[in-house]
Amino acid sequence: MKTATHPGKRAATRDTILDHAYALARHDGLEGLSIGNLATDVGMSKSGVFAHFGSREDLQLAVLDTGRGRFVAKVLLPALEQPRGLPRLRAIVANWFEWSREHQSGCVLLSAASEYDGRDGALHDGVVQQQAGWRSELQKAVDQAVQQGHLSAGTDAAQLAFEIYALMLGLHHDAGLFGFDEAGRRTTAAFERLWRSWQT
Amino acid sequence: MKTATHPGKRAATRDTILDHAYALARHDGLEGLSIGNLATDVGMSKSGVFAHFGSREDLQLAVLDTGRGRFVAKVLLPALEQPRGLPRLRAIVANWFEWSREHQSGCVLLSAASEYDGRDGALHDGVVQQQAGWRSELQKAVDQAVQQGHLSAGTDAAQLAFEIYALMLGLHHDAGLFGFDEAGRRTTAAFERLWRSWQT
DNA sequence: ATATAGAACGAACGGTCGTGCTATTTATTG
DNA sequence: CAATAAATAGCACGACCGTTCGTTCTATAT
Repeated sequence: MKTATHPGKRAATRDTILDHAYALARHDGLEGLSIGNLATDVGMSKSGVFAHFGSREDLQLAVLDTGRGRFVAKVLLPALEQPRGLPRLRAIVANWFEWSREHQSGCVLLSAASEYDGRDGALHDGVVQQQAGWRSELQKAVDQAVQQGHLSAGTDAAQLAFEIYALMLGLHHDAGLFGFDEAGRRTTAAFERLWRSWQT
Repeated sequence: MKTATHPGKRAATRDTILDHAYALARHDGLEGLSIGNLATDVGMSKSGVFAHFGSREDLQLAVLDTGRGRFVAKVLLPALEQPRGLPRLRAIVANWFEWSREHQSGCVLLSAASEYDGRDGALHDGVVQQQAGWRSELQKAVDQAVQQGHLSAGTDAAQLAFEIYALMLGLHHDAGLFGFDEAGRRTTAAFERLWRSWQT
């Protein structure tokens, strides 16, 4: 059988590795990710895994990018099917909520943010870029809700984006420590107050 | 000279070690704290440092408790001099704000929360206990503000405590990634809205 | 002055870390 | 089927990890 594995074989294994790496990093963070552990988990040799990335840092960057891609695919993209304005913004929050539920045991993006916020290097830069990009998407969605007249005209979009993000941080924090259910109720209640207070 | 170093020598060195350990853990988290690094930093041998704690985990627990103590001393205790109610609550937030400014390069308590939220063991338990304790103090302060009539009678204290905490998480997050000044302004603005919406 | 207790040191242990280098296997091409 | 290129395994390296053990030093108490 001639499976046309030529173009994709390497990339496919790389994806498999990243899949396992992402799962491991959810528990231990990007700093806790080790090539030996990863190799065992994926059923390969250390050097085999290593050859796909060239350095641990490049592996970590790749895992970070995997997280970014999955977040965008789960949270942002599906929401774009909703009409601009509050519906889309609420869809983003709802998808994010679901993301948070699935990631209560640990989110690579968030743990990376707290692992690298005080250092410098490629990973710090990558995290800042990812977070800034997401904040900007969030702000854009808020802006559109203002333009559509769903939120009051004087709304400071960056401010509301900040408050939305803060609530999601609160959700993740409380969910991880005290359980998702209670945290979810608190967050939902907070969002209702938030929408109400910014609405026209 | 007969310096009476006998009674307090051990405890004093232990405090010195914890002081350095706390500083190191602010940058690298409790998981990034290694006894070798710590020993070099404090100018002792590895075994000398080790003997004070008996295990790395006990060292980490001691550092966590150091953080808890400093937080209480800086944020909670000074606020208790303010009269019960909104003044005290605002003092807590103000002190917490200042704490956050001094800890933008990394806060042991917060990084510990995200390092251990998905695992189990003594450190997880310690973090949960610390966080639950602080939340309970926060909630108590809110409750008193309701009793004093500074906040509306129907106020859900746990809910407001959650939202306060979420804003402080937002402050820490944004300060670490994007700089304290902008994050501080956003947080201040958010708090003003928050007080207004819960006030009588 | 001598005995005793506490504190810190220094060396070493078995492991794991990330990273090279060289074989060997596997897959694709002529 | 043979030739060739790509992918993985194997092995070794130096460094650091937490931990243990025996020794040395210092300061108090007798």
